[in-house]
Amino acid sequence: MIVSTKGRYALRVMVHLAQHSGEEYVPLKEIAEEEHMSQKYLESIMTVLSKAGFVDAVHGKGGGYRLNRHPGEYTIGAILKLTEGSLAAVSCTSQGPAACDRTECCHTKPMWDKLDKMIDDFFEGITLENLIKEGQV
Amino acid sequence: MIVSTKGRYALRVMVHLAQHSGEEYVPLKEIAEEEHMSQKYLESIMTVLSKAGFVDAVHGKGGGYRLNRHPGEYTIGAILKLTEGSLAAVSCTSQGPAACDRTECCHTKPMWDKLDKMIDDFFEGITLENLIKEGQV
DNA sequence: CTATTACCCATGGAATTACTAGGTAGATCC
DNA sequence: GGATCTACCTAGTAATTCCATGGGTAATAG
Repeated sequence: MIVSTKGRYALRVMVHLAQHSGEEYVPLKEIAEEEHMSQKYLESIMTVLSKAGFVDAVHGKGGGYRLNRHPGEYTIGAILKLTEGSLAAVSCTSQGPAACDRTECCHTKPMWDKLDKMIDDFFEGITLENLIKEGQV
Repeated sequence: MIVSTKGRYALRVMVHLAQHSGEEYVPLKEIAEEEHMSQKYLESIMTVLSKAGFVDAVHGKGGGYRLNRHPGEYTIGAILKLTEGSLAAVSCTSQGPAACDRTECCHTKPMWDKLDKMIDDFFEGITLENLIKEGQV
């Protein structure tokens, strides 16, 4: 599995916010209930999204979270890389070229590199806007 | 991470055997040493490959493992699916359509499906023969 | 002041991963 | 037939990661 619950939840939160784009702030409680996700677990994910400047957050009544850019400006790749740390398909490639000391003689390395690039291109080519509209993926 | 050590080891063993294709049986000890992998751990992987009929095994001196088909007849996808169980990028898609009960309303599902297909096509399009020759991946 | 909401810190159970240990069974060579 | 080589089997385990949960504190609105 390349994408864990954490990344998938992050994505679904962002999609939810994208669907309410331009409106008021959306409280986390509402998102958790509608999307059937653990609110407590979501909190830790929102912290990451907030600190990275992906969303704006305001406390108190009427508060919640909101996208601070247009949905078309968020790529899925950016969101997943932030929350998952890496999208590498194998550990050999997840921490730069130095992670594998058999690079020179390993016959499988070029394949992993190509796969990583393919996956990266895939996620970088999709935005939140694409996801919330039909037939764009 | 989509492919664990288990799958990568399996692949490297198969590549090793492919490089000795047509020759005699190769003992596991030799493979483990040359490839710097735990022999004991490899044993459990070889059991899977052997039971699935991917390799032939013979006991005793002069014994070991050997491919029973031409390297071009093994796709990377087949080897990884066997050893990893699944190559699904997310758990939503790893156990058939029923694994996710929000299929109807989930805006991300089509993306995961497309990604899974892309990854599957990628691995099914590469054989052991491709890996052991330069520039074929 | 109270309700609401984001934010912070610590903890924990379950599962998986990557091994390790120690033995048994089959094949070959002398 | 005994020594040696090899595959095969069962069990255990340390470490890590994942997916939460619990209990607070700080900011904002009415």
